[in-house]
Amino acid sequence: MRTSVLSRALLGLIAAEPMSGYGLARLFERTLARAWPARHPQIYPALAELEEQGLLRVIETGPRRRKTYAVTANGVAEVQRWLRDTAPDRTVRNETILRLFMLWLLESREAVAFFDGEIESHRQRLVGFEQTLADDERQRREHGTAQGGIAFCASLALEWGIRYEREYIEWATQSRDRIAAGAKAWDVAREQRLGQHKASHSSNAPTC
Amino acid sequence: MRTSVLSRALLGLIAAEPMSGYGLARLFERTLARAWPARHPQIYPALAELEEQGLLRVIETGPRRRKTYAVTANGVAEVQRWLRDTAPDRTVRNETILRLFMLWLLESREAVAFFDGEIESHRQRLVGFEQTLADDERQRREHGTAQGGIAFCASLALEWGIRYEREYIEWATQSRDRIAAGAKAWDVAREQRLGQHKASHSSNAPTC
DNA sequence: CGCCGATATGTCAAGATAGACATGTTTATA
DNA sequence: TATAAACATGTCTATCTTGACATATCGGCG
Repeated sequence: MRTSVLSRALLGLIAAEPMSGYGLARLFERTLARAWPARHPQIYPALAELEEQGLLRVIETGPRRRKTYAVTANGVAEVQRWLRDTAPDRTVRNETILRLFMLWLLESREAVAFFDGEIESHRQRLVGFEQTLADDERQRREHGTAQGGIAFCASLALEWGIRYEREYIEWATQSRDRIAAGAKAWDVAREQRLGQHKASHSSNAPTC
Repeated sequence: MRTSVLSRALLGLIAAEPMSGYGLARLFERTLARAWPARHPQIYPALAELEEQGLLRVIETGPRRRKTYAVTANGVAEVQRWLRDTAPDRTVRNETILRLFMLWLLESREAVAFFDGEIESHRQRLVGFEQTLADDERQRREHGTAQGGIAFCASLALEWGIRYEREYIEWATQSRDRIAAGAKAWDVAREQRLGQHKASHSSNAPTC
């Protein structure tokens, strides 16, 4: 039996509003991809299993075989139990930070370019988030919707996204500038280390 | 042929200093786990394959069958190529943020507790990072080591960790307080949504 | 001398995930 | 009326990752 994070998330999302697999896939692609990427080959089998387990049921079959799922009472109870009784896995996987540990292998010029790429890419992401925030606020003003639970939670997530990107850009900019400022020292240290390497290569005395 | 992130990272780490699989596993557990978790069942086979590909070679066999690996010239070239020519995968997977989208299913009291847990856990992580920073600085003062390339890169990573945790704690605290302040509205909205749910359950009109 | 904890290397099975392949329908537009 | 784009659901394989199992060595302490 699958008890994965994704399954619980699907349950919780459908609890907010009955939805089809395709709708969920779109939701993941458009707004959840930055928190938890998931695509249709994972979503459809998970939904089938949740239905089998009686946590979801099909409430409508629309055009193009579209199946709209809704949670059952057991389904709601199960997400609540998951949220209450299990601690979130707080591991993060950040390839950029991992790469940082190998960055000394590049010339200072290339290391600076690495940070430039980071800054540009995260700036774009930030712009997207800020756009979404602006759209949300406009909608709230126009439709005068009271901050319902779901929308409020989504706005907290969006706010985290914005804070994260701003902090990241600030850090990357500062790091970039520090490398650019100490470019000479960087390249000297690099040559030294790479040289040592070559030495230990031909001889058999590897220790630094 | 494996060309995974982990393989390139192993290459880069060994380029900094020849190391055994066990040493790498320890390094991942102690300092890299927060950027890229990896354990020995992944590390040993990856090393074997890298050796086979001529990117690593065994330079020493110590007690307890310990094999110390060093990079070959091809190995160095390969990490450099990886760093230069491939963009890092910037996807993040954050279970806490995902859970946020389901948080409205809990009572305000429980939602506040959720954030309290986050704050506590990240505060501990922050303390750990700050401790490491202090230790690093002490060592630099005592041994007077010039900021070599590798240590400098590691310190950038540590700085990111500290910034990240501070920002996260600030956001979580603010979110917690906002929920606590609007507890009544939260619980009302929740009851409404869960009630709607029950209605759509017995009848067959699911749309909100 | 015996035992424990740390060192050290491996394998295997199960589950999660990504990317490619496969198929059919509906709607809007040229 | 052709056709493209979006809708909609699925499968399959390969790879990544985790946790459990398995084994053996070395150093220190009682």
